[in-house]
Amino acid sequence: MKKVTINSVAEYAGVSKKTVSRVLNNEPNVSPATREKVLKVFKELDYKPNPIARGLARNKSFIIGCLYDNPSKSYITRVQSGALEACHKFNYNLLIHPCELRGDELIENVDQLLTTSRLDGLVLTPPFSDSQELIDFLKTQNIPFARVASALEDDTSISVRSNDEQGAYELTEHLISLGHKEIAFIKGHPDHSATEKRFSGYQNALLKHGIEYEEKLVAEGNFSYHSGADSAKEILDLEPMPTAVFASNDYMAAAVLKLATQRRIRVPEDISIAGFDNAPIARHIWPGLTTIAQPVEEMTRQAVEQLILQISDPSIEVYQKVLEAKLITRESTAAK
Amino acid sequence: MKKVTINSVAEYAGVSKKTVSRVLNNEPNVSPATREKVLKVFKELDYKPNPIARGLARNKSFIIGCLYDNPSKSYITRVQSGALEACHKFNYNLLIHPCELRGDELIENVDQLLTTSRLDGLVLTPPFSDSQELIDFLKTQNIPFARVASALEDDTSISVRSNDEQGAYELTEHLISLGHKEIAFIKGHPDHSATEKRFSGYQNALLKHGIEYEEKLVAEGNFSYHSGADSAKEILDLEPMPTAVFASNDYMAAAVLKLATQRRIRVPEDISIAGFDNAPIARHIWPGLTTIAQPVEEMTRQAVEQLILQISDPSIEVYQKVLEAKLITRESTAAK
DNA sequence: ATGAAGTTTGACACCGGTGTCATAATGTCG
DNA sequence: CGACATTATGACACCGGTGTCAAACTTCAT
Repeated sequence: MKKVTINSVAEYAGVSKKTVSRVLNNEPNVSPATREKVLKVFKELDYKPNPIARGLARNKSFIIGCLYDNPSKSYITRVQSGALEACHKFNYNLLIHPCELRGDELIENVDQLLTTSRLDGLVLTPPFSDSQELIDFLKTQNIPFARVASALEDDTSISVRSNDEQGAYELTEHLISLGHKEIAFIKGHPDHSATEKRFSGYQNALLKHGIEYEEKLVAEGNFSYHSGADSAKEILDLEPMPTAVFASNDYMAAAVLKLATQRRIRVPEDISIAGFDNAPIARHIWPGLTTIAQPVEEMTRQAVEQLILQISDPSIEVYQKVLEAKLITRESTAAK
Repeated sequence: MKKVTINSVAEYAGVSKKTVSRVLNNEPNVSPATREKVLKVFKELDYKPNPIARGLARNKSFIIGCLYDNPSKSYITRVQSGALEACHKFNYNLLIHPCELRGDELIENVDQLLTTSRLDGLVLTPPFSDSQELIDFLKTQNIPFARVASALEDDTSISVRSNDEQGAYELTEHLISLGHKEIAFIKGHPDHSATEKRFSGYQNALLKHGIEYEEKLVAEGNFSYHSGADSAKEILDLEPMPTAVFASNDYMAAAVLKLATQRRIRVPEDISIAGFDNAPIARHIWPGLTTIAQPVEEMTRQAVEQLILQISDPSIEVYQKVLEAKLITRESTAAK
């Protein structure tokens, strides 16, 4: 099977390669007859333009890179699914790049990524969307990027996030309205800006409702199930045991639920448990977890869509958006 | 900031671009002095070779595509993680392409993928690794590919799978050894070859131990949590209720566990539940699920590694491997 | 010193497209 | 019918690298 290039098509059709290129790109100034003829040859020879050659000429790859480091698998798949939706809409593809590094090594690693594979743009998800270093680097390299779920203030780059603080506030208020006063809290990974936001939401709700904040009720997690299990032990060992636990994500909440169940502590009768994110696991376990639905797919979808728009026209206004988080009540929380 | 190309480097260093190219690729026949000089200019000018140009010249993109359609998010992330490990080892990158299509549309979609982004190879995961149509297509297109977890017999293409039948056999035998005789079974998605394999393993174990196979004990799932919930209802409504349930994957098993718990059926006292895959959820819930550990990452890692090796040297022997699956017992199964 | 063999280097075509610009063909109008 | 505007087409350079091959330079044995 011989390779079919623009040259062979041109020769076969009896026109110049530039004319073939015109037809290929739906450019004007091609007579209908010629266009017909060339299109027929496309079919006949089963011609596929070479994306690499095109990329070289136009200095574009039609590939977006997605950078992440998140212990929550479901978060990642949701990010990917939103990103892919936007990519496919514009005939882009998605290259994934998990990365555990920080600081200089991170920059080096991203640099390497950009060296081995020319990307038209990058979507940053937490914690990278909060890395000022990385953002500065990308700016100097002139790589378009969009930030997802970042709390960083930078109105020169695309950002789509949800209102973490508001969500945590609502959830805490929900617990309070059920009569809970000793509400334990499990923090997320310190590198993620959401961690602080959710924590403030929790604190502010307590404050608003005149409940004293107690440090011993707060455990340090890092969004992983495992860290949730550790924190769960801490919290369930407290005397007196809190009547409610608010974990910064659903995985950690699931870990609390598991330990509670193991210890025959009834949920929600003896203790209420709530999470954050509305990850699949929140409804895959019994009792289902009360949580805050964060529109992860939608955030990423919008971010990537705007990124691609910006790539095609760098002069458009920088998109910045805050989406609402929503309380979802399930069986894991009940009145005290 | 001016663009640094091989030409500017050559000019600056006072050598030809070919010599620069030689240094770039660590080719022999460059005098140490020249090499030094050029390397210094690389540093000085912060030169990054353009991967697209290189791709055009060498007809390579250093990108592997990963094709999947699997309702289990954790399966996908495990696949990705194995694939990425192999990719990064060889300085390749991974492009992901979920795809829900079948038949002609699938072919068309993959064709489109190959048109918009030149890939050096493709990893096929279930159910695509079992699609004869797709495999034939890729062969005609001369795209290297590797199959993961495919039961298809084709010794001309790379294949890494685990022994599903054996695993299911062992798990069933485990249940039988605990005294269970009425063991319900939830099948997976009919398009996945693993579905049949696991089912045969179940049937063969029953046969071997003189337990009659009963059709009413078998429910049709499709690997999704949702289908597991439907099947769970069917099974738990049976009179008499079976004493054990073997679901073809952990998500469906989790769904059975949830419904059982909701109905205050005690697990494992009243009913034993087992899954397959050893997905994270298997240990994130209580009781933890007895299951079969399938080395998904390892399968994919090996498949991609071999794929890359084959890309660099098409003459090497086609790699075909069957990895062992392993029984993991947790709290969800117990003696009758 | 000479020739043969090996090493180092660069000129140039090429990968498969796109952009620029000149030229050819066609259309319009007085 | 000629002058001019408009549309259609192709020649050619270019994107940024790599492959081929011949020339120039070393090295070394004779």
